[in-house]
Amino acid sequence: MVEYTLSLDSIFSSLADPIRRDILKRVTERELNISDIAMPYPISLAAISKHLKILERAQLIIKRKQGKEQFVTISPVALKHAGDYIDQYASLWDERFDRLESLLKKGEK
Amino acid sequence: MVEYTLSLDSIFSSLADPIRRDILKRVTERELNISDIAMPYPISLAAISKHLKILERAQLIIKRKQGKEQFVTISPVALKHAGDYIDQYASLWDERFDRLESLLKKGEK
DNA sequence: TGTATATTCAACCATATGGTTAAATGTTAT
DNA sequence: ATAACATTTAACCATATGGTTGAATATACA
Repeated sequence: MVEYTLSLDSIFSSLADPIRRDILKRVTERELNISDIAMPYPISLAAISKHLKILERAQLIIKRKQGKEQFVTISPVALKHAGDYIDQYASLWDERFDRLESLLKKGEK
Repeated sequence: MVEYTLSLDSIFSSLADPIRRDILKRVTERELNISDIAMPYPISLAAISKHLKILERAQLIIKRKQGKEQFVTISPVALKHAGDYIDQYASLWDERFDRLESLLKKGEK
């Protein structure tokens, strides 16, 4: 059974780990099999397998089985969901940064 | 001592908790003191205090002491950092969604 | 000065997380 | 049929997380 609902809990906790963010970046550039994904990290394949399961649950990646190996790509839906969440706050920071900028300009004079 | 570097680890793990996301939303709307923040949740004040410490470490909120109470506001820097991270992927999902859309249009005909 | 109010700290507990190693599974090649 | 390869599962361990309660601290008020 797979979890189908996009949950901010699982998306953000996936993104909270640097190895998982790095994997995400690499499978964005090109589709990779799991052994290739594991290569750069000084941890076991079993540990990588767990990281991938977490990313998959959060719907940040997609696995495609092909023969004895498996290929992984990014799946942008969950990231978009996180982006939409954060964008709710965008107007807020724009406003604040504008205010900061105008303060700095005053200082220049 | 306070942590000064904006870390995606601490920002995303802060955002991974629904209570913390809810607090963030509420202190965006208006500045609140800690007792007011705690009110809606069925957990102890001590637990809320811990959540606030986590949000503060991640630089998602700012605390302002005033007499015996403390007021909390959002601090958009960390959120902006998270937004920038996610935006790296924006072109990617736009592209994919465009492709999806054109596929759907073909289906209409 | 003493007491009430606001918040944090300390000690503790249960469960989650991120890692390990060894065994199990499924697929391809000999 | 068997061996090699790719990956997952199981059992385990140490540390982190999110909660609790009770005591401690700091400020305001009578």
